[in-house]
Amino acid sequence: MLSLKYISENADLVVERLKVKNFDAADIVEQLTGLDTRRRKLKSDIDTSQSEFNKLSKQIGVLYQQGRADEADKARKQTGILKDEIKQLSPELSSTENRIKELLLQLPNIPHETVPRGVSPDDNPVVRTGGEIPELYPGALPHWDLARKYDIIDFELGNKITGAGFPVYKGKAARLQRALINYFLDTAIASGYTEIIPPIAVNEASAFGTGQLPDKEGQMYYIGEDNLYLIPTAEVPLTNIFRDEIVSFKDLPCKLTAYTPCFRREAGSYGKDVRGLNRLHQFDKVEIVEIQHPDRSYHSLESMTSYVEHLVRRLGLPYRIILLCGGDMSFHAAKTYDFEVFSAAQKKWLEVSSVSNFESYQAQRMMLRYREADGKKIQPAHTLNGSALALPRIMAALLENNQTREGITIPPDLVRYTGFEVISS
RNA sequence: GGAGAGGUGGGUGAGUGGCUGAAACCAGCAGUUUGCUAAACUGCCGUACUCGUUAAAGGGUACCGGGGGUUCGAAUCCCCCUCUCUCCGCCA
Repeated sequence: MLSLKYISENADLVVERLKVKNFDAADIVEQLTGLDTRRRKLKSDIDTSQSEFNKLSKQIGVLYQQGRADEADKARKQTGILKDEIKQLSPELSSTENRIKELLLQLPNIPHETVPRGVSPDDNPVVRTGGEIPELYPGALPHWDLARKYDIIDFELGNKITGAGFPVYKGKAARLQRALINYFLDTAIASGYTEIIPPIAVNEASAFGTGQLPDKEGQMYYIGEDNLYLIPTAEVPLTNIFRDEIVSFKDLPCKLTAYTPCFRREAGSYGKDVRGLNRLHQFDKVEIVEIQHPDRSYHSLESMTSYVEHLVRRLGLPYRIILLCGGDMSFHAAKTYDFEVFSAAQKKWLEVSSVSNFESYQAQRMMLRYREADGKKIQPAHTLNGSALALPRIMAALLENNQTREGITIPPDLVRYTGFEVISS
């Protein structure tokens, strides 16, 4: 969430900037500034009374000890009056604070100044493209048919065991999947990320910290018995490592990577792009996360983007990098690059990564701060994350783009991980 | 799941109603000494909100797992919840 102080001091600017996200914040911001003024007044009044009250209480103790009981009784009557005053004001303070929090949660993050206006994915500028779209032989198959042809991914079996969106990888697809995971992790480690194996179920506070709660509740699998959520992305446990922490200036940036399965209910998203591996309830992903100093976070966003670009290049996939426009960005992000690879048989661009800077938006809600070099000033850190990469669509594109009549060839970088060069019947 | 013990500052740990935001020690930071390092010594060393200020200094309030209660006054007494540890049961 945004800082109340910042909003109060820059009300017009906030409203203006949120227009880029097609969000009309005027009403909320006005309410917030009003409530903030009221809150300060209440807080200061209550504190004054409380202070007097505390002083009196101390005196009472002393008076009793000195045997001046009548004076002590007088003072006790005084404390009664102060107590009533405090009792009267306190409920309004807490309701004001609650209301402020509610409203703060309704404000999306402010987009970075380089984020273009726009309302839909059509308005997203393409930043860079790379790779060559392959010419497939006539009769080339989409990956779901290849999966059946070589008996490597079984959607029906997943259906039987669990349900739609939970495919079973068999034989060489299973090995390819594992190879990709190891390849991505090793590459991340070589780039300075520390590998983490986090829990894949998280509590409410963690889900709230990264912004899955309260809004996207319906997107997560929920274990009611224990009040836990299956993670939709490793971003949640990784970033929450730093919840309620003060990171030292010299420890920035913190760079983490993790492989985890991810779970998404994808409620309401039925239709054409759910075919095959395109959209699943459970999928594998390697994630990268950075906690960074505010002055350096956009530098990190660019280097994370280059890092992801490096990966797709090494896999030989045709890709494009897209800068999300204000209207297409997530609620919490300040700037996001999406990566899409072209899956040549279904002739579709598939999103395989999304790299975002959240600035202090997540940090603010999870109390993630860093201590400035002077050792005194404490401020919210910036958080970033990106997929590097999401496996199923990479798998889909690899299978489709690398198919020949004889089989599917494995990209050279991966061979030492798979232990085979081709998938054939 | 059953029984018991316990949650205090970055860590260890003292503290059973007022002088405790909290001893002591360790770690950390700054300085003195020393050719460097080490040791020794001195000082500093929680967070949030708030008042104040260009900024600071400084003042105030809250917080000793979370919530409620008793009391003029609670880390300390009472109730509920939660988490951790030990033993038993189950088990990869």
